[in-house]
Amino acid sequence: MPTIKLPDGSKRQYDDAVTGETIARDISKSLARDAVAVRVDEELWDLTRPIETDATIEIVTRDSDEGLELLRHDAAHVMAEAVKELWPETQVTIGPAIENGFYYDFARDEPFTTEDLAVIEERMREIVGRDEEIEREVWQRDEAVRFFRDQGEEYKAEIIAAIPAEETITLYRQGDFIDLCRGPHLPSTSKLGKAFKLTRVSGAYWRGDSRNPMLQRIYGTAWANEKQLRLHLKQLEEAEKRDHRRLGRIMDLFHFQEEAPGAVFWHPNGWALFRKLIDYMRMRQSEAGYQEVNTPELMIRSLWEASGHWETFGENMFTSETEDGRCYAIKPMNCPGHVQVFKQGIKSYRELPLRLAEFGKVHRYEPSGALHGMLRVRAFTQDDAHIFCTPEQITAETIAVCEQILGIYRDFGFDECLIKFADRPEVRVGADEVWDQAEQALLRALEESGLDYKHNPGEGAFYGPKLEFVLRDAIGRDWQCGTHQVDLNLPGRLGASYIGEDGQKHTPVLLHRAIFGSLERFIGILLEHHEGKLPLWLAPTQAKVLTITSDADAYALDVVQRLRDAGIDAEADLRNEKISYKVREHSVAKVPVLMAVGQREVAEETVALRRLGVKQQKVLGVADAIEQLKDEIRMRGRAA
RNA sequence: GCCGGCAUAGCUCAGUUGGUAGAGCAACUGAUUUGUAAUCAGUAGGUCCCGGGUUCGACUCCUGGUGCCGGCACCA
Repeated sequence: MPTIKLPDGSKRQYDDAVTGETIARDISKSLARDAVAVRVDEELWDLTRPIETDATIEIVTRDSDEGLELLRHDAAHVMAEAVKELWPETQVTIGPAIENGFYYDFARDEPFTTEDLAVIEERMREIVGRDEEIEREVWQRDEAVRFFRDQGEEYKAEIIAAIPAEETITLYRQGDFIDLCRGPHLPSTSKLGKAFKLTRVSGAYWRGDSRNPMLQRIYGTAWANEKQLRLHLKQLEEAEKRDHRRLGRIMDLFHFQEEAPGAVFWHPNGWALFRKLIDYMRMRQSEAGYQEVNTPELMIRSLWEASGHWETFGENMFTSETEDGRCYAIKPMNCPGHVQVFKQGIKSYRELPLRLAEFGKVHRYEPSGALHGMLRVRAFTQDDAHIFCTPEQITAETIAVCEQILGIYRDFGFDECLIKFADRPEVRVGADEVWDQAEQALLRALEESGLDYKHNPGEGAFYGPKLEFVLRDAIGRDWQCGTHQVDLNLPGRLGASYIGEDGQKHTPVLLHRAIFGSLERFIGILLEHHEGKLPLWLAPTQAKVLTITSDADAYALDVVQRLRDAGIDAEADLRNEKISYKVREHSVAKVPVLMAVGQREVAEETVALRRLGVKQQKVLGVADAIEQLKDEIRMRGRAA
């Protein structure tokens, strides 16, 4: 006689064991239709699984986050069933729900083609139409292992064999297809509905390890209803429009070419933007007590051996052998260089913290498959800085860095930033006790800052734990940019020391930090975030003065000169074209301010000002227009 | 690096069963002096990614490479 308690506090009595399905139906028809699972005392159950004792339950519907995840997981199973029907020799492995969809990894000699995707999708729709019941079964481990091995499903057998002994092994059966699964699942295949689509096929290593065989992964997207699916596909199209590679071409910012894979050729416009970022960061660093330095691009290999970079990343470093048989490496990092600067002369504790910054261009031989526009390159510029300090100063310096990073991101229009605390990786230098100290110091500082953070285990640098600053862009994508690392290893390895209050030599703490991370990457993210419509203060060309007739040429040039005198990057467009043509062209190129001048403006000493994306124009006196723009640039788009 | 796909004019893309390539936009020239997202006409523009092979003949077929794209792995 279970008593079922519902989320609204009401209770229902049942004479016998009852299923979520029955309860949903008792509540309402529409709930029964949208139900995909039931939460029983905090655990998700199949709708068809009998509830035998008193319980607090909640019906999970298809449009909830959890319901959607179940739906996507079901989609993965239905896809696996379809693939097994079409190509029975294929082995199935795993198929989870992911953000926006699902995937399934298959082992099969012959690769799936894009044409196969349509065939598989067709079969999936057929399976949904068959309305096969999805049934949960509890199996014995050995039996399950034998069952899958007998069918040639070696991967499945391996997974089951690895499940801890105390865990229940459940299989789910739908039609002739049976798969290992923790569940829960929808009651039948028809509940999946029609709102899914297979999107792409790719390779993926078995168990995510590059030493293992490569499987074939098929990705799909699945939604609660077709409207959501359409919306998602639309969003993908929109995302494509803000691709920084496309914007870079349209805005004439940069290009890539085959002779320099992973390296940017900056055009005048792009380099103007690049310089604006550097100018800005110079100012911010200077006000925060950093001193800028510059260190060699090429240093002898032994230095990189001493730092430990050679052992960990030697294969990813560009090197050059000279005639005298010496081997130099192009710097992949600036830290050893900064340590050399620090080591000049005897340092006193009074000089700490010493903050050295460098816009250092580094080169890393990244794997070819990792390259991705400006977001992953082989040659890039870091806004790198190293703070040499005492152990006592770690907290204050860390808090200052965190606050500065968040403030700077806000200036660029990124209001959301997630902080991750990444601790010791498997491959590392230094004793565990040193790592204990470094991790504790960093964590203490983080706690004291009062900022929210997430733990990212095992993702620290090889020489120390780090904070990762992950910003969220306008369409919800996350990008790791900034970093702040506590390093108790490199200063000692590279022989850095200072004289403490006690007159003794001590090894300084080294804090590594970068805010943009890579200028190239940050600019790529910035372009995508703003869809190319950069805030006025960052735009390479801030204003264009467009003539309506050639009578206004002299006046236009005068206005441009006045703008430039006021520190605004302006250019004239005197071409013999219609004003609508000029407006279109410069709007496409994302110039933020257009000033049209014709006979009226010449006579009245005004400009007809139009902002990017705004149809209305404002006629303003030249001096007023310049003041307004200057204010906006000074405020970087923020309210006073 | 691994799996798969792609590579034709500056850009976006067509190109039949193998017979040395075409459109739109951009560029250039001329006309047009124009009031807020494309004025009209004309001209020019190609190592069909690179190398090798098959063939009387290769953009097309085979083969080796390079780069890019989507993932996986990697990311100091």
